[in-house]
Amino acid sequence: MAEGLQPQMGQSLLFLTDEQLRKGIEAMFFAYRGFTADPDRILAQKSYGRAHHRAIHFIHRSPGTTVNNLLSILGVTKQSLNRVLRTLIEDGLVASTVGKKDKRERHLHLTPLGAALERELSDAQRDRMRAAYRAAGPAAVAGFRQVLEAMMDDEARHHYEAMKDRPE
Amino acid sequence: MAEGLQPQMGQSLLFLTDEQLRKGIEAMFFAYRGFTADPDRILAQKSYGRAHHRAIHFIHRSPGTTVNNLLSILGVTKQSLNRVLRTLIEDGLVASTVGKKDKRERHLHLTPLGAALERELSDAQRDRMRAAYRAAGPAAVAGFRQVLEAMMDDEARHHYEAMKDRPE
DNA sequence: TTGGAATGTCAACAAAGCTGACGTATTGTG
DNA sequence: CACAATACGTCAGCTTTGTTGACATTCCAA
Repeated sequence: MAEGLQPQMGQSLLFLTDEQLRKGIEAMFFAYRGFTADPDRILAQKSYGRAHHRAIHFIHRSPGTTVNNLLSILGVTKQSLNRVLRTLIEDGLVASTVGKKDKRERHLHLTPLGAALERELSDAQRDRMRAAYRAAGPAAVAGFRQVLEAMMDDEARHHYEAMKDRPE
Repeated sequence: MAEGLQPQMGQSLLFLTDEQLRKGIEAMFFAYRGFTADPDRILAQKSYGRAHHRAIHFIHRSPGTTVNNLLSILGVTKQSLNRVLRTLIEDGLVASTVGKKDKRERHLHLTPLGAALERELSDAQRDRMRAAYRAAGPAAVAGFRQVLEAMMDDEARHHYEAMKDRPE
């Protein structure tokens, strides 16, 4: 039966075979490890972890964001985020200011110190990303982004698109 | 200066801007969460974790693999892997047999029970992958794979390619 | 003024990684 | 043969990062 189907499929559907899907799964696993390796090395020296990196990244990306908003972007519990945020505030990397309109909210910003670490981390991560982009070329990059977007949950895609194409 | 460079770049290098690279970084973050979400839900019910999934996946993929080989694929310490492997063996999902040629080695196989869980997990993960592939199309999938491969560490790429295009 | 939303904090716990040390087979080598 | 190296397992202890649940505070809005 499998032999009978194969020739009918044509090559247009060959990328949907179990084997191709499994290779995609493995590619995600191995690539994600590379993706986090460089920042992880920097973070380990400063006794921070990936959770700190994520908080710093998205605070940089959305300056003045509230704790609740950051919570829904990161998809963790407030207790988990709070622990990370507390150390970043204590260490002077993040500033937390009471909201003007709604004083319950805290608005988060990177301090100059925090911005420096953000730059160090994202430089390292972008170096690898740049090398991968350059090696693969623009067409591959477009496909890469398309597949990743299609892989996201609706909520994640919403956050992702909300941050799309911001001016630097 | 930035304004001066922009027109000279041409659109062929537009995918290497900081903004594009940052979007790639965020796409990886959000997509990876989606990528693991479905198996995670199944695993949580059975009180297993992602580490168990990874072990099961690669034992399925390379039946009879040794502990050492699995170790280098997964990139964790033997203590960490051992904890996971022990529960899988105790629960009857994985069989460990003494090597014939080298009796120090243990060869790992999935039992029928282990194979059933593997199928359940990979079905869930492949469903999402298939949907993403279908939505993005064959050309995008090729680019996706290219970029991910370029993002891997050399050692990871080696493992990845060693498992390439196995017959099912 | 009272209910609910946003925030913060305490405690307890689990998954999954790490280091270091040690024991036991087994194998390869001088 | 003797000894070093390899493969594996295990004990103990620690870290990061996630989870629940409970509870207090502050503040907005009906």
